[in-house]
Amino acid sequence: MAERLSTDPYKGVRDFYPDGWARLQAMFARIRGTLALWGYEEYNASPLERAELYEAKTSEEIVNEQTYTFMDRGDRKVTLRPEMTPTLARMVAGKRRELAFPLRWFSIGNRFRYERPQKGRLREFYQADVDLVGLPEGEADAEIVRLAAAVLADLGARESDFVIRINSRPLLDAACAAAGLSADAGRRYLRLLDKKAKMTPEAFDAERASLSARDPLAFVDDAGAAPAVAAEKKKLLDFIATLEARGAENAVFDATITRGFDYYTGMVFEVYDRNPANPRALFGGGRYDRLVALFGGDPIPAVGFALGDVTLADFLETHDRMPGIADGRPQLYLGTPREGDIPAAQAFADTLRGEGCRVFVNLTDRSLGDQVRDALKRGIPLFAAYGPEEAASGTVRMKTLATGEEAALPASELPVRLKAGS
RNA sequence: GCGGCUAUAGUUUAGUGGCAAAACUCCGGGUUGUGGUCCCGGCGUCGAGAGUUCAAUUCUCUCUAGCCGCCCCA
Repeated sequence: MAERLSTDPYKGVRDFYPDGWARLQAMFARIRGTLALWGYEEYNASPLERAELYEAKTSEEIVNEQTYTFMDRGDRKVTLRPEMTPTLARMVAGKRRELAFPLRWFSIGNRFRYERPQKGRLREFYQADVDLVGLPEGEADAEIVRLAAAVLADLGARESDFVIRINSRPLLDAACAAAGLSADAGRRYLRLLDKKAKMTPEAFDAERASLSARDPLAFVDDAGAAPAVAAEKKKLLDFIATLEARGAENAVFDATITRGFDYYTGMVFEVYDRNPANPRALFGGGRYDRLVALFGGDPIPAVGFALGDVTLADFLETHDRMPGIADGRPQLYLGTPREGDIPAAQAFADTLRGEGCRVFVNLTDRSLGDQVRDALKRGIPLFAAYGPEEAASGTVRMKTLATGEEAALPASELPVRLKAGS
């Protein structure tokens, strides 16, 4: 005898029952609304990509150990997309002669990473990727950072709920060069810097000392020490001042923000929860000017950010800002006194549906009392029985379940009432 | 990949080396044209496998899964 099949979802992924899916959709609906207001258009692509797309730009460890990669039946190496940016770069490069730059594009969908699941991290998650493609650093960067703040604000977050920490890759590169770090040591230093907030100062210094005699951050702090560092720092501080002047008042300079170390070439930022109970980076982004050039042709500069559903939901819940679920539920439960009344009830429901009303018709032989209970459990706000009496009289008694009120209405007036009440 | 904790009904949890419990949910009935109450009944290989034992849901080991931390985080 075969073992019973498990009802659990695959490791690290979630089932979305209707309520859960509605919650996710409600969250992203808000985000879509904000992005539409800023002139961003939604695009999409298959989650299946050629594995080489990621091998070209990412470290070997990530591709080998942290992606879902397999051979298809035609011996093609396939990867389930772990992020959207390479796909975006591929799509942009593929139609670079036809697209109207600058592009303001976003995409919302699932991403796959083969990792050990833990708090805030799953093997499949949903993410909104927002990008402004085709403009060099300057106004585009300011728009992207302000848009990141606007997305949170439209989700109900206050400025006091989060802080935007901004840094610059050229600044870090200049500081590493000033401290005499090799390219390899610089890369390891960035990785260390990323962890600095979690370490004791002594532990940080000890590890740092193994990479260089002087801490590159010292050059960032002491602007007089290296002209190249000073120039990059001034540029970044000017940028932050611009953001403040345009209303993004919770943007601050933070020299420890590194944002990984792969394709970023300019400004990088991370949005942090200000609540001490949830001290995580919520999301981040930055400028990547060389990615599109991997597909040939002139480089196309770009700047963007990505916002995942798991950390965002944590954030909204800690601040009690989770949007109410968009209500696509039925408005009216149409009860059937006897099983034989179902065809007439469906026919009546069809006329209501024709008016745009969401109607649930009972198909069971349960008693009307049980059907009322059923409507309550399903959260359907209105109940009406439809049987021979109603068909003959053309009058329906509609009950508002929350209050118990009943109103006898001409059948033709139901759509009006449903629209008014919804 | 490494480590910690956990696993008993659909859910949340008690409990015991000797007959497995409660609450809620669900299903059926009391109650065949309209409310959540109430009453009765039903729904378990105690995560899987092996070992110790007269006897294991309980003790031991292995595995699996979940949660949490490390690594990593594009």
